[in-house]
Amino acid sequence: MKTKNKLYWDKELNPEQREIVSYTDGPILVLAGAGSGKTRVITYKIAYLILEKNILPERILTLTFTNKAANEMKERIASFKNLKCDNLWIGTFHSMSCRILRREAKFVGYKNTFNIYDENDQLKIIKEVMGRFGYSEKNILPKTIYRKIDYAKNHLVSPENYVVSDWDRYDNIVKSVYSEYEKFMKSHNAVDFNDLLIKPIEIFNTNPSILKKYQNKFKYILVDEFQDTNLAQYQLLKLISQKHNNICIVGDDDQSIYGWRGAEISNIMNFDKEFKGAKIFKLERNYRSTKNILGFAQSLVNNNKNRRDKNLWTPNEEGEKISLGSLTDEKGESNWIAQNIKKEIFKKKKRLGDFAVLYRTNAQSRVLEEGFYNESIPYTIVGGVRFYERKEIKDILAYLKVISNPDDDINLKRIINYPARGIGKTTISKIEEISKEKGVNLYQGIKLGIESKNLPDRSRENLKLFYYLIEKYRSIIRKISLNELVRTLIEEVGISTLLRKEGTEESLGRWENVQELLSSISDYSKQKNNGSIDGFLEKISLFSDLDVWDNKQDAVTFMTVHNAKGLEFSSVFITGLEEGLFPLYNYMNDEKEVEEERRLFYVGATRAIDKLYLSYVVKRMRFGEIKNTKCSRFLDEIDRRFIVNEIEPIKVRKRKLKNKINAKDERYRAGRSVAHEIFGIGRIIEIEGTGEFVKILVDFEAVGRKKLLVKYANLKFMD
DNA sequence: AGAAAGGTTGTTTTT
DNA sequence: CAACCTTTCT
Repeated sequence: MKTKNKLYWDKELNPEQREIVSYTDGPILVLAGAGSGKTRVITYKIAYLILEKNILPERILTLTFTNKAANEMKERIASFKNLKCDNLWIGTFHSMSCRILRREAKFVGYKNTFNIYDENDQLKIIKEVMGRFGYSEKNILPKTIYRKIDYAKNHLVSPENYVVSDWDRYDNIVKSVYSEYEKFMKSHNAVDFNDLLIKPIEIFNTNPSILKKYQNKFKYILVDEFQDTNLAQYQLLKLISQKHNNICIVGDDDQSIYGWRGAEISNIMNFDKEFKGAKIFKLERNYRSTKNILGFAQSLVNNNKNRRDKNLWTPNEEGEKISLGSLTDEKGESNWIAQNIKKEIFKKKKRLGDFAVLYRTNAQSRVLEEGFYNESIPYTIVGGVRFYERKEIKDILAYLKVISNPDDDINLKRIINYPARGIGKTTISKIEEISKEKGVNLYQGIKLGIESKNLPDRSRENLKLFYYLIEKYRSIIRKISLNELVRTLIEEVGISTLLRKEGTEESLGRWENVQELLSSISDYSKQKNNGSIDGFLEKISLFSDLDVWDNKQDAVTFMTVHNAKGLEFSSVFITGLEEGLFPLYNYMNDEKEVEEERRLFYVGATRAIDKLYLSYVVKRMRFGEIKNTKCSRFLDEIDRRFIVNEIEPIKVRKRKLKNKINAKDERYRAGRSVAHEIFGIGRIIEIEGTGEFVKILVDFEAVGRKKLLVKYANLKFMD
């Protein structure tokens, strides 16, 4: 007998899933294969805990890999009847630890207004510290040091514990720079991504009462994508879950693809040893892909040695075989993809949003973009240059960061003379001198500089203006809305005039980005009922491109295979399957690393619902040089039964010939009605170009004006 | 002080 | 090939 409050799940979950949902107490490991409905299990489990076990939402902690996954989960839970989820903690590891750190910052000597530094900021500090030590950037790259520090922090190695190995001549430098880097961060009230995880661990280890508070609070802990947790995340989990020991982790060792970021596949491999008495469940039924796709993916990942045994199956139909395209170069590859997309849209009535084009490195997206642009196929790119990392955006954010946390020298230097206000290099280095002498931060150094006799009147006047500008905003920070503050700010400091007066296409684009920033601030204010600067800054620091990606958009999605984790598409293209690219050459020689590349390929392949395409090229431009390539070893490993080798480079050329028209082709005239596979019906406006470069401008009823290359447009005449 | 030009360098994947 | 840094020119 079910009451209104109870969970109706018979139709929604299979017996295995139901068993997992209702098994609530003690440690649980769910080994969930690709497409086996693990997110569904987690959401139902949360609902079950609240509705059936009467657990208060605020006592449940759920950790996901991306904000996007967290938001989707929240939405799904909100759709359950009678379920209040306002107080649920659902978020990424980083956002959760950041939340904890904001509250408890003082226990590690931080103020709760700390700023979060990204890789660029970190590099600036490393360069500065290197300069202090007199290390030249010529001999050792700041980026190399950055990577080593990052690696150390990922593995919870402090500067004191950093081991200088005798085979690495840079380790000495790394150790000393690392140590200074940490001091710098602390004295400027800044943290990096790793600190978000490390600092709470430090707090918990040194303040048992604080740890107890969180241990008591979170009676149930659920973790998604557990295979990609690193040492710090694992440590945090162990600390928080210790008391109640109700921890449910869900993951798939075959999808562990973040080893380079410190993820430890051993966390999932050894979970049942660390958490004694852990109950292990397996979800092996795949709901997503066709038999062909799943079989193909299995035949690939079976080549890995370090993995848990599993037996994925699907009741879905055989489906089409996997298409393998062998193309002459990346232009051909892009073209092959475009043609296949058009074909499928036409024949199978798919939408543009059903397609994803995946690649190993972001750099590959450029040629694909060009190709799709020429073909007039709408696309969106996820990743690459992140929105909040664009220069114009970071400039404005730097103002906000300084206003909120004036200890932040890095961001202060970024804006002190932007837009130009007559504070040049000489003045800045004078200020730095003063600051160092008095042992204060730059901001206070400026204040001292205003009074200093060693500076020319002109500079002192400019410094004064700048100082009081920031002071003014610091004093009104709580009096006016965030929205208003930012708008006045960019007017007052002259960023808006600066960007608009240039008038180039580039500056116009930048101005548009600023507008986008402003509207994202408006959104945030609305959502948070007038949120704070800190809140906004935190949100965007932890935001990824994927989080803003709109999967309902009518456009083909381009992204890295890493970004595709957890998503699904009707048709998926995996491109650039060449030795050195996929697997990437840094990872070609070590068998463990090749296994991770193979898992990455597996992740990409299992995103596809009913059609998978693979492609490689014979020649590829790299480093500005055209090089011959060798096709990926992975293509030799897989079971050929699943593959159809349908495309040869010649065939693409044939298509071109078939569609080629002459400039004289009189069928194309302004005014005629035409139909396009993707854009629908439209009217020809004008014709330009000759030979195979004939372009026509068509005004489509549904999507407006588009310029198309006749050669590829495949237009049908309607009159 | 700031822009323009020239040289050099390097490509992984991201919260 | 581009992004980035340094130098040089105005």
